[in-house]
Amino acid sequence: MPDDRRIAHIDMDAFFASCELSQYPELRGEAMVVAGRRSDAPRTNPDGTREFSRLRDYKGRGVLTTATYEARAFGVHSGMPTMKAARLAPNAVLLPVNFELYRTYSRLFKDAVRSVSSTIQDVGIDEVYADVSLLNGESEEIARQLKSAVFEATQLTCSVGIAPNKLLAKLCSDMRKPDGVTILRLEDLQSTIWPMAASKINGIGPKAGAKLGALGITTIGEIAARDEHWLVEHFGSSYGSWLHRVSHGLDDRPVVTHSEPVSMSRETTFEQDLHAVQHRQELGAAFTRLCEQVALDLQRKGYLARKIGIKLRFNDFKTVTRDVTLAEPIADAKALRRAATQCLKRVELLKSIRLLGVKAGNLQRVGEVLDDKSPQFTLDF
DNA sequence: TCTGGGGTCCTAGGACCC
DNA sequence: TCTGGGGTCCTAGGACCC
Repeated sequence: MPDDRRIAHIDMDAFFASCELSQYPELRGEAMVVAGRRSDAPRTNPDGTREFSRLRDYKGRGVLTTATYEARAFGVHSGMPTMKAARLAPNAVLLPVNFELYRTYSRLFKDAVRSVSSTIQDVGIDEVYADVSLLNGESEEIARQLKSAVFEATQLTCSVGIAPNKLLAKLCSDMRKPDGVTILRLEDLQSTIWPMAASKINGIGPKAGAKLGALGITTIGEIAARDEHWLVEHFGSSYGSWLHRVSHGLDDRPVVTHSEPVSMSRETTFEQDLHAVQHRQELGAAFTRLCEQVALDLQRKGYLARKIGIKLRFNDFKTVTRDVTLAEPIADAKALRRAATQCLKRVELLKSIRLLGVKAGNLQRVGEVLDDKSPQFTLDF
């Protein structure tokens, strides 16, 4: 892969929180978090003013979806248990998630990026990669174009990184948040990338980060200082040589403009843990509902599934999965529940259940159910 | 104060076939 | 009759990402 490529990574700033601020402008400048349920929605008074829930009023087992920069100043961040955040920032405003709103803004954002460069790859709801190799002009100018197109369409800010590949572009977009632009050339690798924490790299999570730390490695440069053999010895041939490559800023993954879904799932964490015997009714009802939701998702998007699976998380947080591959693909709620029940029978239900999930995999598009191996008129002599 | 929900990809063992 | 290697499919679990 030639390294005269130019890849942009565009990342919306505090996306969910920013979408909410566009709905509730009076909250601008206040500490605010998104989490919680519909019951946490703001109430409108007769005089038109609004009353908001506060973090201190929250009771439940959720985690923060996002937090404004003002709330982050109290030490709260997305992924933190909401009850813990409530102790750190009790007066922060609490809003429930509103995915419909975020999807609307997401479409506007992506269309705006597409108006600058048509080669874009979705990475979740609030970020995209764009291949801008073929665009004319300096990278700085392209970054400005992307940002102003996004702002015009959404009134929201984003941060942009432009680099020779996706790995580096992603690292760049994070360097000057919010509302930042960072351009990186390969020769800036040692000065800019090597001092960064290893965990900044996409693919080095908590486990790998801790293992690196135990080996005395905390920065990307310290990974790069080891030779490949050493990394392979400690992390296996695949992950070890991947670590070697990324620490040297190498990444030849293309910008993928289209992909088919691999699975669709629904899961729910109960308000209280449920026991298979004492709470049989509630569990059965939840199970049916999850199957119906997955079936509806399949049907709305036009897919059939040949693999059906379940997921259980017990009160001790241990998680088990079971799945079954069917002879014929399905999208019907009843058939789905039958298959999921088969899976459920293979799990010992002694502990209370915290989470229940249903998943459909091995997907194929409706109408593309071509039987490539059915009538076999093979004659053996 | 325990730890959401929706995904993707990888590994590893066993079955089965050639 | 024994041995072996490769390929594919299935299942379970886990790491990681947004």
